[in-house]
Amino acid sequence: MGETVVRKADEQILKDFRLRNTSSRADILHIFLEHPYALSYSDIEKQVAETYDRVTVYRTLKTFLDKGVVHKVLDDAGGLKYALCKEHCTTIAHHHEHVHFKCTQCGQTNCLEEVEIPEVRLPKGYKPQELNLLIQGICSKCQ
Amino acid sequence: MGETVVRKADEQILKDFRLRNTSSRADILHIFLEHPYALSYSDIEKQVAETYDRVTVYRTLKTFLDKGVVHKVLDDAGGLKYALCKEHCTTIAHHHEHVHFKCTQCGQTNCLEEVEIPEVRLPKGYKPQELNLLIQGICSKCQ
DNA sequence: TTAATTATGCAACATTATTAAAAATAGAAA
DNA sequence: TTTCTATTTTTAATAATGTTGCATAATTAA
Repeated sequence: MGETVVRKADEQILKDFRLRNTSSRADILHIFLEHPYALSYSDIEKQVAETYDRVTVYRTLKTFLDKGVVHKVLDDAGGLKYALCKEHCTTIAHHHEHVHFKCTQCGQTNCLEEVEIPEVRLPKGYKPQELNLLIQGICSKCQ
Repeated sequence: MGETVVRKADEQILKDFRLRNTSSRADILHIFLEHPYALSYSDIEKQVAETYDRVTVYRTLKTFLDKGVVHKVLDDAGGLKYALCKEHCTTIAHHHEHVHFKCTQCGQTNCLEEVEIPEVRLPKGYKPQELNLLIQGICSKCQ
C-alpha cells in the first residue's frame, strides 16, 4: 500500500513544479524524500546507476535546481550537494538563508531551516545577493 | 631590483613554514602574492602549465594547505579555491572565521578579513567547530 | 493525426583529481 | 666540496566528474 500512496505524493510534487512526470524524475525525487539531508551527485548516481544514464542524473539535478525543487548546498571539500526545498520555497522566491550543518562524525549535511543566518555588516560598496553558511562540527545525533 | 627583493621575501615565507625552497613552490607562492584574492587550481595551472607538471601543482597546493600557507575558500559552483593566509594565521591555529565574498560581476572571490561572522545560535546538541560563510553579490570595485 | 516540444540515451570529449614508481634535487653531513 | 639521504618532482596510468551534439523516444499542443 505505502508504495503507491508515496508515489502519488511524489507525482503531485512534480506537477506543482510544472515538471513532466517521468520515471527518472520520480525516482530521483523519491530518493530525496527518503533521505532528508543533502545528497551529492554520486549519492544519487549510486542508487540509479543501473536504471538511468549519468547524463540523465546530471540533467535531472539541474532541472530540479532550476525549478526550485532542490537547492544547492556547499560542501567543505568544494563539492556540490543538493537538498529538497521545504514548503515555503516557491519557484519564484527561495528562502535559503538558513544554515547548513555538516557533521564531521557521520558525514551528513543537514539544513537547519530554523536557524537564520545573522546579518553581516559588509564594508561600504559591497552589495550581498546570496548567502551560504556552512558550519562543521558534531551533530545532535552523534553526540 | 624589485624582483630579487620580492623573491627573497618569498623564500622567507617558505622558510617560516618549514618548507623546502623549490622553484615550483616559490613560483606558485609568488602567484598568490601577486593576486590578492582566491585562486582555483586551474588559475594557477594556466600560469605554470609550461613549467610544472599538473601533479606538482596539486601537491604544492595540498602542501600549502596542510602547512597553513593558504586556506580553503568555497566556491558557489562547488569548486575549491585557495587564498593566502594572513599573518595572524599559524600552522597550529587558523583563524578563518572571516567572510568570503564572491563578486558575480568580476568573478573574484575576496577574503574580507575585517568582517567577522556573527555568532550563530544552533539548536541543542550541535557543536560547531568550523564556519564558512560565502557571500555572493557585487563587490566595491564593480559598483 | 501531425507538428512542435521536451526528455532520454549514447558517444565523444574536456576537466579535475588520485596513485605508483622512477628520476631529480635540496639540504645536511662527511 | 663531495657524497648521502630524504624529500620533491616527473612520468604515466587510471578514475572521477562534467559537458555537448545528435539520434531516438515520449509527451503535449494544434
